[in-house]
Amino acid sequence: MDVTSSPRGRNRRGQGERLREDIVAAALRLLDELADDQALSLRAVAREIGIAATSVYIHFADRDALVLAALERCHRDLLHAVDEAEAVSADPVVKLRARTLLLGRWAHQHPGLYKVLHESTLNRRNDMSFKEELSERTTIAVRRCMDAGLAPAGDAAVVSFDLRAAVHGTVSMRVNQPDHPWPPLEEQVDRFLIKLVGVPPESPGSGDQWNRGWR
Amino acid sequence: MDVTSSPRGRNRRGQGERLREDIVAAALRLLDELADDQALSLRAVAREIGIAATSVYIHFADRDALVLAALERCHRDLLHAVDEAEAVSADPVVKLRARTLLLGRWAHQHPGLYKVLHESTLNRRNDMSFKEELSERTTIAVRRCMDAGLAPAGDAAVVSFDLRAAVHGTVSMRVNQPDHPWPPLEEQVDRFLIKLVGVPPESPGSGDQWNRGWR
DNA sequence: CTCGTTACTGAACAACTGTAGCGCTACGAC
DNA sequence: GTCGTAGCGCTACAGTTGTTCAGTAACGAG
Repeated sequence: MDVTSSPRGRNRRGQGERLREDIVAAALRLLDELADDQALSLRAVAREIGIAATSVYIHFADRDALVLAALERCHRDLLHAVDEAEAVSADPVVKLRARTLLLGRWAHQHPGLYKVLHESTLNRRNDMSFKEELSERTTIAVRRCMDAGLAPAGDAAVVSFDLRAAVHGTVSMRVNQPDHPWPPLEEQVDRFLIKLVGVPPESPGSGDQWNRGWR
Repeated sequence: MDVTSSPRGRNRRGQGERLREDIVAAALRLLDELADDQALSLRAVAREIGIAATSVYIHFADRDALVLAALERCHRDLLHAVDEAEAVSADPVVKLRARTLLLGRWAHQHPGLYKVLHESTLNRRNDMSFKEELSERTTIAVRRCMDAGLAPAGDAAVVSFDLRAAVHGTVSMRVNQPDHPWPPLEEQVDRFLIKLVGVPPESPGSGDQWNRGWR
């Protein structure tokens, strides 16, 4: 329940942006718990870091702006983590598998954030097109497999779209019903890679070193 | 915006259950608009049908009980609609395709309800195992295809699970970002049926008479 | 007509929310 | 030292919420 190492004193001059970051971090924590953007209250965020509710307005126009900023940061961090996971190998298939699995693991560790990012009603009210970068990189990863002859040639955008839909579907189901006895994610992802992308069946990513935490 | 044919007078003796149905119907309308169970307020439901907010408590213990009852009814109606769609043909593949497409169409027409049913945080707080019947019937439909030799033999439960995940994923993406220029659902569903279930590529369900309304 | 029961209403409580305006305090330039 | 101002807190308003409790109007049996 402890918040931060700094005991939240008033910031030095020019360091006012530090509060902004603390607010975003607190919002992310709460959003992960609540798993619903509408349920996040400005006052709860302020309470988390021990500031007055009104101080949030110094950095964010309104609640939606705060949530949007938090999600944008969340997406950026996730993007970085996925890119890092891809670096474990030079094999395009292993890369694609690593990408996909890290996304699944991340969703498992941060179900609330996954829900807010992809399933919140904020998607309707606001433009969240920054998310498209994640999709585009998946398409690139799929195309790499095709170019290397490790997957049948085809429209990488369509295959990537199908793969993303399938993976999002299974992640969504797991995230929304955490108590359900789901089968292992890895096996299902491998089936999707084989059946939807067409990678050879005998290409597991060897070791499972995906368990490093996020951030 | 009009509500019902009866101008909401006090019910006759023994007809008190009519109000309960009206409440559920109003809750479903609002849930479809709001697309969030937490955003539904008892008072808004009461306002919709012109009753006092407290009258809801006569029929439902609390708000969650109302939402749960509404979703249960929603699921029952959906189940019925899907079963009806399956009856258009005797061909197991056509049946499976009809099932899947109707579900997609329904989600497209009732995005809010789809979200509340499958993605609301109520799934965490309450037992909604009544939804499993929909999954089981999909497995049955898949098994029918296998038994008829129209799909490669295999574990129908696993194939059905993969198909449901994929379809839920694509429907979820479309429902959560309605303004995105998505490709046709039919084509993607057909790809899933071919690649995940293994039905022959040349088996379209002929005509598109799926456009009948729901309820 | 009486009277129990059904079907509902109205007022009220306590809690919560986003947001506005004003005020304070300590830093840093001069 | 003085003083502008960045960085924040306090108080308050108006609104909405879930829920409780007491009350009332219509009905139907006797």
